[in-house]
Amino acid sequence: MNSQDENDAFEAAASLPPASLSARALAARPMPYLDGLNPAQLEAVMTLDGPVLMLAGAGTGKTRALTARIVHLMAERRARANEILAVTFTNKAAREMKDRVARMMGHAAHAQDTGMPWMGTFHSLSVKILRRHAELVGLKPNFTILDTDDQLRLLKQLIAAENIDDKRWPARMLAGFIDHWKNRAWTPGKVPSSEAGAYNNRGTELYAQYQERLRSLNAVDFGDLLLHCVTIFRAHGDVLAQYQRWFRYILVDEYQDTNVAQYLWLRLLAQGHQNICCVGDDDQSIYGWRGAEVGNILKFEKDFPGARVIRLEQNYRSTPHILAAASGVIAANAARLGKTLWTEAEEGEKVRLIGHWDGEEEARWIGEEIEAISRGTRGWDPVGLNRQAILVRASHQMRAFEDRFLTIGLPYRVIGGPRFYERQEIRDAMAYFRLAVSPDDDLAFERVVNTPKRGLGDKAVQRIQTEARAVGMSLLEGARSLLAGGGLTGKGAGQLRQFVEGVDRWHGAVAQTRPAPAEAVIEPMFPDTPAANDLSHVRLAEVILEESGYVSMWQNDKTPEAEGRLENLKELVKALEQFDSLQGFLEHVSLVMENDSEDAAEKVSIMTLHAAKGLEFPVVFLPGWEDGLFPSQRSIDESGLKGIEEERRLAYVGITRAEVLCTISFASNRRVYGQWQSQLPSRFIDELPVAHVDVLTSPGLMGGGYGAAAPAGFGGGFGGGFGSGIEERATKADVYNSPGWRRLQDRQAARPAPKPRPQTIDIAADGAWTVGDRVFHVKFGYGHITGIEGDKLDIRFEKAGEKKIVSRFVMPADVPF
DNA sequence: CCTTACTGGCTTTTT
DNA sequence: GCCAGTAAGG
Repeated sequence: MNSQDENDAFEAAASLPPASLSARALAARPMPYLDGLNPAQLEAVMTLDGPVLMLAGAGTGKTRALTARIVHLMAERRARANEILAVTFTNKAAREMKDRVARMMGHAAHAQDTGMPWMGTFHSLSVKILRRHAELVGLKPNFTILDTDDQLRLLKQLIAAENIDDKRWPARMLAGFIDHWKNRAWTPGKVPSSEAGAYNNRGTELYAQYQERLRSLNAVDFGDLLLHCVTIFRAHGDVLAQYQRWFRYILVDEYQDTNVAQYLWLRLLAQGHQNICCVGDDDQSIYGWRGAEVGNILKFEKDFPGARVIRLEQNYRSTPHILAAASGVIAANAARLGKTLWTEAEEGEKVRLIGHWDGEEEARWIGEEIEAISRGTRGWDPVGLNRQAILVRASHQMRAFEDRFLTIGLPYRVIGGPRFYERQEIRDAMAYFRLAVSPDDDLAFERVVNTPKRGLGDKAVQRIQTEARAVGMSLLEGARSLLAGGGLTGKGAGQLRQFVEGVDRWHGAVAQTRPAPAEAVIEPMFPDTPAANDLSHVRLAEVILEESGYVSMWQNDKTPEAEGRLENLKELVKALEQFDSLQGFLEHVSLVMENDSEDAAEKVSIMTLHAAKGLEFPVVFLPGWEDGLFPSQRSIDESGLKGIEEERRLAYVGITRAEVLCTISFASNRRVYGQWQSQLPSRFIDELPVAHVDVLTSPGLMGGGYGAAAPAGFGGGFGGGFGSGIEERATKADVYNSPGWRRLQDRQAARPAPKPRPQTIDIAADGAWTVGDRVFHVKFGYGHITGIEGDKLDIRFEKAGEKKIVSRFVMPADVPF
């Protein structure tokens, strides 16, 4: 795409004298991207040389400053586009940055390959680097990137070969250790002896074996992408020097999330010129569990002497009450760089706090709140569903909301849920594609030789493996050799022959659609160019899926999910259109395991707190603030005080996602592993500053009862409790904080096996049912009885269809419960 | 070799 | 309560 005008603008800007901070200089030059920046942001944008640490609190416009800085670097002619490296953690962040830079530069988004800085995730950039120098770590440039699934299968094989009982020493555990070591940039030889006890003393040894195996498979896992780059940079000064010359200015987003390997990666690259600008917020460091080191940001000034530290503290997102609540919580953390967020926003509502009887009631209450808020019946302006979110600590909490929202027909979307590319059918299909692209991909071979069933069980696969090892070749070749030698007979043999021939055919077809994969991958930074002329890799994909029998496998499947799987396969093939080859697609998918189908419909978002980082919503619900759940018990057990501090930062992230209304809630009882458990309110609740919190009367715990609050549209019960008198709020807050309230909780905790508030009425048990009655079921919603059989009812639900339900699970619809 | 029934282990969080 | 992985039966 052409952008001559914009280039002219840059030429014009560049011919002017060098930058200075003086107002006159600013006024004299066309730098619209600086408009509206506050002094701190401006400083962060204009301080181009030397190390800069931008401490950017939540909602302080750091992305704005970051992108302006990139554009400024170019406008000032400090660097050409390809001399700037901007690193993010997530693909989403990278995309957003690209878009915003492009927009600021005046280009259309996704404009062209040239003229844009290097922007990407640590992982995607590492792949590009690694492909160029693969041989330096014993790989070929077309190495494959394994996902966790492949990784686990590989480890299981190693474990089995060592006769280790994987019941007692699960592969996941070993994977955890290896991941941990790679995050610290420890190659097998460099793992310190303090780790020797890992995985029953066998950890390091198996790590070495695993790496060897990866090399022989010409494969890497996620951790390797960083690790290999660091290894290369360290061992080959000439290569490093080349990249140091190339990337003259480096910018890093979310610096607080970097692990040791990433830190080294950056430090090595920035070593010469020291032109590195790291943006981060120590208070939002929430990835310690996957190796992130808050320490990296805390010691930045030590690592880069003379660093300029710039604090962005003006918050443009939230109301003062919300900020104060968040600040109050985070203040309890010890190791902080310290920031004071402030805002010019109007006061708004206090943070609301409410306790519930159990998790289901919590979900019910939140559902009703969301509906009320979206309709504007709450006394505030209506806030659409797209602008409301529920942020949970752990994904299993989502179910309660999904169940409830399904029942009441409230549209929702789960963000970061089960991912498209992690679905079984997608991975199977991808394995076929992988095999077509590189027939020697043993892991792919293993995955699909017997999918669909080809009469090749464990025994047959084992024989193929032995044969492959004997001839020293891939499984495919092993299979070929086995067939040729008549080592396999019967039904399986014929089908295996077909399979092998299929792979050969598909591989031939791939070669025809596109030659020379390895070298071609390196240069284009933004390979997402539209499909090219060739004999359509899209069609080839369809052919593969059909000829392999994979499609018919699902077509013949009678289970209810089969249809959806076929749909997903169609979607997969459609996604291929965006790429110009199968291998390009595979590369993309291995790095971008995401699934954000853009859909415009109004829906409430449900996601984890982790997934919510970087997002904002006018209305935010934070359920499940209970000790053990949040802060999570596991986090406490594994990391003690450090763990709690990280959880607290998570709380901080949660609260600061809210723009105008933030509601925290907890339940006294919750089902854990199907068992009812008493819960205590989270310790973080005690840290909320009372002056900024409204304690709502809980429908289940304090008077009123659920019936008073529920279907009648918030007429009674706690409905009038908020938005009204100030003195009442103070009292309630006091009540909550009083020892008595705690004792109430304690008493509930002491109660044996608490049950959910009864949701059925006893007449149900008496057989007082008549065909045609309208009934309500917690999960399936409303319906009519179409038949009665003892204590089982046939019910036609309005939303969920026909079901047979034991009568005590439903209640008469028209009786207020 | 494939299907079914059962058991046990477990759930943070993800590039 | 759910899934994966295993044991037994077809």
